[in-house]
Amino acid sequence: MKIASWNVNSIKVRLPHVLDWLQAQQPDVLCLQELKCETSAFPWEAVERAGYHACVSGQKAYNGVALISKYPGLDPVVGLSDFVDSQQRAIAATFGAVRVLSVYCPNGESLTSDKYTYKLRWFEALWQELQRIQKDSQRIVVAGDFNIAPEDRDVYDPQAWRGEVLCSEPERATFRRLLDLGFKDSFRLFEQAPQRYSWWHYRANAFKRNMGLRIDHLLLSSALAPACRTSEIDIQPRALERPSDHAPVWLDLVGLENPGLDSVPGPASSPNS
DNA sequence: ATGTCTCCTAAGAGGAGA
Repeated sequence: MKIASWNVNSIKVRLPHVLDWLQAQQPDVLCLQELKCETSAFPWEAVERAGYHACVSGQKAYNGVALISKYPGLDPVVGLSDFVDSQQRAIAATFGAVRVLSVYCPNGESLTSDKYTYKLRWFEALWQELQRIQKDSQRIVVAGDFNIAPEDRDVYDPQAWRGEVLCSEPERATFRRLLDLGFKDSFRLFEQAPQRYSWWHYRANAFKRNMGLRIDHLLLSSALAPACRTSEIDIQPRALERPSDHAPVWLDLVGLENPGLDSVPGPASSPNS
């Protein structure tokens, strides 16, 4: 089961890239962020023609998230429980045995901004939500633009970014608190080449110079982590004409190809688990 | 280095957000 996430920075502008990527990569579920369009303006027909279903929570001009998938998402939920928010930043649905969340976490702007306070409040609500849904499902994927680079190795110039928004210690502590619920950063389950990033500024040829940050993540609940065989960043679409500033990230889970399957293989050392 | 991109409003640039 292949699950991916991509901040597309306008689905209207990036639709050709998304359709090409779906065709080439064939993910079972693609989580989208920053649609920047109302739900009614989502390209439903094009996505359907590509063979995909969609759960969409759009908004005019800013934000907006979606789950597009080869089979319909069940029990869709928009937003975070007990957190009143006019900004459309979260949507969840169930695919086979897996609950998938597509999240567009707030950017924060700067440490002295009201948006930074909102960012930390939003993450507190996400933590509460994940703690809550862990009671209903042991198999959870949290996919999206977290707007947090978890460690210095996720930043091209850690000295320059020290303490800045996306890298500040309160934000990193917030990210670690999500992991403390039992979630794994799937990218770090595997040995990775150095300097792998998911976002590069549009300015100053940042992509060509690989001046990037790894801020897009695929978190796996502890029950799902043993099923993960691959977690990658596909930087190819970032090199296209009119790219999003983010690259798609994706992972592969084994033993979950059949959406109805309810067993997950354990580690190789415990064949009977 | 105020660099680039996308959206909005509103009638032509300018601001918000990232």
